Amino acid sequence: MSPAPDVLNQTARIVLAMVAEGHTTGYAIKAEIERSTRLFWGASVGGIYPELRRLVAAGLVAVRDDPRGQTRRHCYSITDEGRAALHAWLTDGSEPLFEMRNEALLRLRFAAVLGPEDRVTLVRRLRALHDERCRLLEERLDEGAFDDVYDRMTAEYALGLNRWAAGWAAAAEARVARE
Amino acid sequence: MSPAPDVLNQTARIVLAMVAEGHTTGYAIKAEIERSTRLFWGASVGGIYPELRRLVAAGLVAVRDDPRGQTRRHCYSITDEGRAALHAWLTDGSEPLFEMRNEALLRLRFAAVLGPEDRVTLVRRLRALHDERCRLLEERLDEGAFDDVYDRMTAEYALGLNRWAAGWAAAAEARVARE
DNA sequence: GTTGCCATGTAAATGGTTACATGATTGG
DNA sequence: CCAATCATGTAACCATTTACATGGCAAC
Repeated sequence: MSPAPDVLNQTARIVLAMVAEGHTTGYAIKAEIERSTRLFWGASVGGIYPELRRLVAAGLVAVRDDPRGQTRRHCYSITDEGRAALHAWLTDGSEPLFEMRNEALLRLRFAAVLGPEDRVTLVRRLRALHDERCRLLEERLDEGAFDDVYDRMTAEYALGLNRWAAGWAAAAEARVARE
Repeated sequence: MSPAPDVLNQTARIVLAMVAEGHTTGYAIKAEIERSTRLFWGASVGGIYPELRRLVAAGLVAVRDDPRGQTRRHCYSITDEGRAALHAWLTDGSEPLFEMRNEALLRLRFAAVLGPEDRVTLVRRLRALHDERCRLLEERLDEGAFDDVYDRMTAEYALGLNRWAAGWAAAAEARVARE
């Protein structure tokens, strides 16, 4: 009997799914996260490599040495057990994690201690931030950087959310200025 | 010369601001965070009490013993230095932190490995989550739980964001079902 | 008298990021 | 030959959450 793979931690979830999708090296997984999910789910190298080894130890992923010339390289692939764990995670009924750390909004929450100009500056910067994110996402969507259906769908979510936030900030700017 | 108070860490930012706003005990600060900011900026007891002591050590906050009967109690208040640090944070030009961990969206990103029914379930749950959050926020807004201008403004941001996300999920549900 | 709230705190575990360190390969 | 990219890894650090531990006070 395999050692009950506990529940997958945050890094394990995305790493396992990325391996399942065919990203075979730690490096490739990191790159794909940056390209595709970093706006709503990040992970850093320092977590990815150890996690891959843990997943191998748990039997959810298999490794094969696959050097390129003199460069060592590991080729990871998902196992049947890994596929089962991935499916279990994707379909499990527990409330999905949804967390935000929004510093601009926290600042606005305490805007009362500022003078009128500083308040407006605060909201204006919030708006600029979302505008810039929209611009970058639109550019990449136009370039066709998101080819897969679900990859594009989640990118469009990120774009829509930033558009909404930019619009909210524009309205808030007017409200704050009108004092 | 006071030991350059470095930059405020995440917990320090909200704790200092809460003290400035007149929440005088660790307990009260925790309660206020739960009531007002937890949807976009959280903090837990285990961080708040030590942080209050660090802020006192840095001279940004002052303590006074203020027992209630036999119960020890600390009454925290902001110092001039603390006010300056708070103002510096609120007006500083660096890019504000904006992070999200959205598990439902991450699952959708990998929906390709699921069958049609499981995919629809995924999006339906995403929608249900945001609907529920909207319901709770609307209820509290109706009750007048957010009296202060900026407190209400940030609560309305949270409501608006969840409404947008619920709407997006509803549209996505239709798209995913139509396959 | 007992439940729930006010109030403070610590310890251990968890989780994650940053920076550092290394070195081969590819393309210009 | 130089720069960029591919590729792997570790160690130190930072921050935060959870669980535990304690005890008075207020209200029913």
